[in-house]
Amino acid sequence: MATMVDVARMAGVSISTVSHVLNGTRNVEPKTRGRVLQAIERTGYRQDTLARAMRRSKTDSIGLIVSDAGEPAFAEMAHGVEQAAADRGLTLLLANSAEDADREQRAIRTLLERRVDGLILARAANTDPNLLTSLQQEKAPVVLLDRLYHDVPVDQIGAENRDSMRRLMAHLTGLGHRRFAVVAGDTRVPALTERLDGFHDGVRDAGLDAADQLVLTGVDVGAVRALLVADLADRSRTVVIACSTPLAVAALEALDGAGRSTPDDIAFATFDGFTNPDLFRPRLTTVRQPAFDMGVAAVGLLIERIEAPDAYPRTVRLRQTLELRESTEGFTAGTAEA
Amino acid sequence: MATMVDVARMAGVSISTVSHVLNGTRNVEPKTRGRVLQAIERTGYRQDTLARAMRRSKTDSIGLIVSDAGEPAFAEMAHGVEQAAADRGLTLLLANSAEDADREQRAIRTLLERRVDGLILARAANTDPNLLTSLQQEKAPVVLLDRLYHDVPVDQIGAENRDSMRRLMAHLTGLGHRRFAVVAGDTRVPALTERLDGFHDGVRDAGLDAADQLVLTGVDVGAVRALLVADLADRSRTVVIACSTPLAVAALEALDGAGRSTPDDIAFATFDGFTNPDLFRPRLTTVRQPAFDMGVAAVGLLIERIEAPDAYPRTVRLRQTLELRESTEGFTAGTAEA
DNA sequence: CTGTTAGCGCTTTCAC
DNA sequence: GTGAAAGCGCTAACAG
Repeated sequence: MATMVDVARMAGVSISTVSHVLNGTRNVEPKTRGRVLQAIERTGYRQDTLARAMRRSKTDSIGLIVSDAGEPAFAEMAHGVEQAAADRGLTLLLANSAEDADREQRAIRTLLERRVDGLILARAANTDPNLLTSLQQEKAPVVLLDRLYHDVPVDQIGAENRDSMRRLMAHLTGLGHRRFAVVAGDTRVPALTERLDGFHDGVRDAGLDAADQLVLTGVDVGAVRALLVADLADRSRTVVIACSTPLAVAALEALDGAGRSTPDDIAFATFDGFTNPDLFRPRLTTVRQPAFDMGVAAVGLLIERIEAPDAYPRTVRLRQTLELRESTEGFTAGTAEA
Repeated sequence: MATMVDVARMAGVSISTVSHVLNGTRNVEPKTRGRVLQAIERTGYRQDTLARAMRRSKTDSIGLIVSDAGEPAFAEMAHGVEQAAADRGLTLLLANSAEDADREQRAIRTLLERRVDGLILARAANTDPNLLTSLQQEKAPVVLLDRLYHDVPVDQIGAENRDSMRRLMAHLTGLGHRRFAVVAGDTRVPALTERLDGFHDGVRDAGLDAADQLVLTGVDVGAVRALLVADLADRSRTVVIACSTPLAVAALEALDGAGRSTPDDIAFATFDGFTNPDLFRPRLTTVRQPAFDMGVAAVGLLIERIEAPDAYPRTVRLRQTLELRESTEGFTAGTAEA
């Protein structure tokens, strides 16, 4: 590989001139400039990013750590981050934590060692909150994506989970549903507890009897599924809400296991949902995050943080959309519709 | 950030000793070693990977470029690559080409500039074959994943596409199907043409009339879908085979558009398929790649290539599995079963 | 068993 | 408008 020395020699200039034409960092006489450019061309010179980064202590790259890149919502966020990073000339280093705090910890280390200029983190459910503090002590620019922390002064970008669930509830109670099952899963994930809060809002809004509602929380998806199967034996439950894609999978399996079918004899709604929502049978009513835009926004926040390390941290929330489909339209409890 | 100099000073040794205890690259007296370790601890020293990589001209990282990380098969391959890389202490830099040759080109450049030790490439459909030659001239270790090239001397890892389709055909013709529609899509993707070859094998094997078969190729998925809708108006077609996940999406939409339903009045099978295959209704018969293992194998090939740059290139193919589900079991043509 | 030292390829003063 | 030279933090001869 040709280095700047080769180029400089061929162009008959000093390496500092080469550096300056390369970076446009000071005026160079057009003629000299031309010679340099030509020499670059002829030698096939390519900048050594490593040496450059070392000197500048800046890599023009950012890191993204996702708890599960397979989940559609995260995949889309990653897409948004990717796009926004590319648009700004940043390289993206991607890592998967597989919902595991240790792997996440390692990934963060690795990325920091690679000297990323900043980090976007969709943390695992069981991440130690102290992690954040230690990152901040190292002055590593970080923004949290989707998996937020309450009461931690850090830039965060999430969705309006509570409000979205409340809107969903308004829709469903409007349809006459009065006995809900909510699969809320791991309550260490703020998005899930927020959605659960929204559920309780909805119950109150509609004046439902709290005792009639089944709320399933817990880390163990299998256990949650079993409990739901048991509950569904009683036909009086008219609707199930799943608070995330993996929980939707468990809930749908439970419906199957209990011999109940959507939308024929029970309604169903989920957050985040599946790709190809119109191919999925039955078509599922879904509360969808603006995942792509969240990714884009995360990059924006991160860059501002990098540029102003001491600015006050912000939490940004984006509105979700309610996609109504046959899983709640087909079966309506208590009302007789056409 | 503390550097080796700080550590050396605190431990009262030279920086070369520090370097050697860090890398275990020569014997150090236990006592000295202890002092160094302690100093590392106390200074909170962390190795500067950039400087290290620059000196060693080796980054212990590899790059993976996939055409679409959202597609389940690729997501799983990425997972395998990730895992295998982590197991060997390699950092993985991931990039998405979004099935676009230009983006792919840029991603390759970026990764090479980051000095990855090697590259795993699931190339875009329209990638210029010359790309490979130019990579090889730069002596960049590369292995092709899934999207292979015929007649290019490079390490490759794929699936036994032709054979798998042939097996699928044997199954379907055994069920009595004689008029097939095959959605083969972009014939620049070797996996797709191989699957198509297998289809022709199957037609011959069963002594079917070639004129009865509908083969849909083409880059434009919308056009393919339209043609399929038109064809399906004629009820004599008893089975549709899609050669990839995106083509399956198109084909299922076409079934819908033509008012045909699986498995009631037409059978359906696909390659690669969807996540949660048992939730997807109807459950689809699927030829599944050992995607995870392909990813793992790719890392293996790459490492061998890095270690022996001049070894003879190999093409490895893994066997696929036939997952029979109701989309071909429910509806059988020409035979009367139970 | 340990230390000294010469760079890796680049950016950036400082000097002309 | 251009060049010389000092490092960035590290590894790896080379020399005891």
